[in-house]
Amino acid sequence: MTMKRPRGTADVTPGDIARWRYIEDIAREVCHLYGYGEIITPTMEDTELFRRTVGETTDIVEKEMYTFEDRSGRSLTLRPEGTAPTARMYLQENLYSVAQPVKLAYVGCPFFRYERPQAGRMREYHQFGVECFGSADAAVDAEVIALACDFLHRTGVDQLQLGVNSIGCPDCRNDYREALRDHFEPHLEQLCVDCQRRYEVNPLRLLDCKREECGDKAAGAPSMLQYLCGECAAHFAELREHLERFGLPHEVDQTLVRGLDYYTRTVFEITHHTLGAHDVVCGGGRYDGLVEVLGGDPTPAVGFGLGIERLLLILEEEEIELPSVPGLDCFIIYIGEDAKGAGLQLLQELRSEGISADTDYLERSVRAQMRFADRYPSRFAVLLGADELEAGVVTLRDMSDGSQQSVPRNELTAVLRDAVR
RNA sequence: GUGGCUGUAGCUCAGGCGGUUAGAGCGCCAGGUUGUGGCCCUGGAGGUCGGGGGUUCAAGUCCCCUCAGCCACCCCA
Repeated sequence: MTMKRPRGTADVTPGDIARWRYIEDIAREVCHLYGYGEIITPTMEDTELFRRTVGETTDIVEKEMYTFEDRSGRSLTLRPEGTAPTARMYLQENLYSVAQPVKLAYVGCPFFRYERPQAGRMREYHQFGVECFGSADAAVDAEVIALACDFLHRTGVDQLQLGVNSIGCPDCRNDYREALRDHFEPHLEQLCVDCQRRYEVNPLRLLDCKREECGDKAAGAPSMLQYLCGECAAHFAELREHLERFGLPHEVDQTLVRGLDYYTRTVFEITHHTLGAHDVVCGGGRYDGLVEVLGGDPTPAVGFGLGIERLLLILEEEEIELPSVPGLDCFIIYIGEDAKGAGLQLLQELRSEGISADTDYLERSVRAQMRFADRYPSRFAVLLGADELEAGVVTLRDMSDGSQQSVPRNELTAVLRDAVR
């Protein structure tokens, strides 16, 4: 084995694919139920799109993007997240001119981040995400969260934790940022090096440092919620009422601060204990300023991203039963070269009638063909040999109990169609 | 990007202080059944011991580098 897949990427084999389809099918179903329309955006975008929206000082932009120049010298980037591209599409496809709000969803799209891989953290990973543009109503925040929870429950996942917080609008956040700086300033020397950097770049991050020395300093820090302006506070209160109404238990987590610059007001995370260090399976929030940053009219919006690989890990950990891969309806076993032609013809007849069918291509013994049919697994086996050819019949074997019957050739499709229905 | 653990057959793993042809279970293939799967029995194929270099008479085993996976940071889905 000389060629290997790139670090942090994964192959999905036929044995794995049922799990993916299971998740994607439920995602599409839930999107339909909530009125979200599926979209596909390009895997790569103009690098500037992410620099401007995600934020110059974020880890994503500073060190995690797959950025390259194409042959004409344009700088392109393999998308590291889905919200900015969706906002870009909203503007470029004039979706602001259709009936608002506009609800969009993407299912199983690939994203790329150059990071050190771990279980649940890939360089190429996949997300199910939704974005709703055009409404500032806290009920939409609640709807988006409800959709995520609903989806996760339908996949069979339990014991999820929903954390919510508000980081306010730019105005109240600026006040709060200053208050935080005032609080930490006297202890600046004692903070870890990372926090000293955070102090300058993103003071909100000072709150969720896991180091003990920093945690102590954060203990008495002012809370964001105290600094929310009237509208932001009302929005957050409303969101919580709606969540109650929807029967969605949640915790207000004041250390919850999303990493990307475009978030405003509502931020939330859904976590699951089996995931370990990166226990976030779904994260999202409101981003009322994003569309404007991209040159559109001010447009309130809210959405989330949900990691497929992480959900897969949870499903596995929780040993949630997934629908098994459908087997084959019928396996055709031919005995002797003479029967092969008739067998192949029968094979195509069955397929054209919507009956899944396969046959042996390795000229194996009857015994081996039977075993192959068994392993497939195949519901029925059709045996075709000299005896059957002469009589114009086939021997139809039910693999579940071994019972056999002789069926006229021209009646086989009808018999099987009834049997597999 | 930092620190740590691991890496033997398709899979899960054995291989005392270096010593001849590297093993097991499962899986795969074939036979036991001149035309019949699952269970059982017998046999077979399959290994650059992750890769490269070094020490040594001798390296799966010791040392260095490298790659990959995992864990903890950082950060995030």
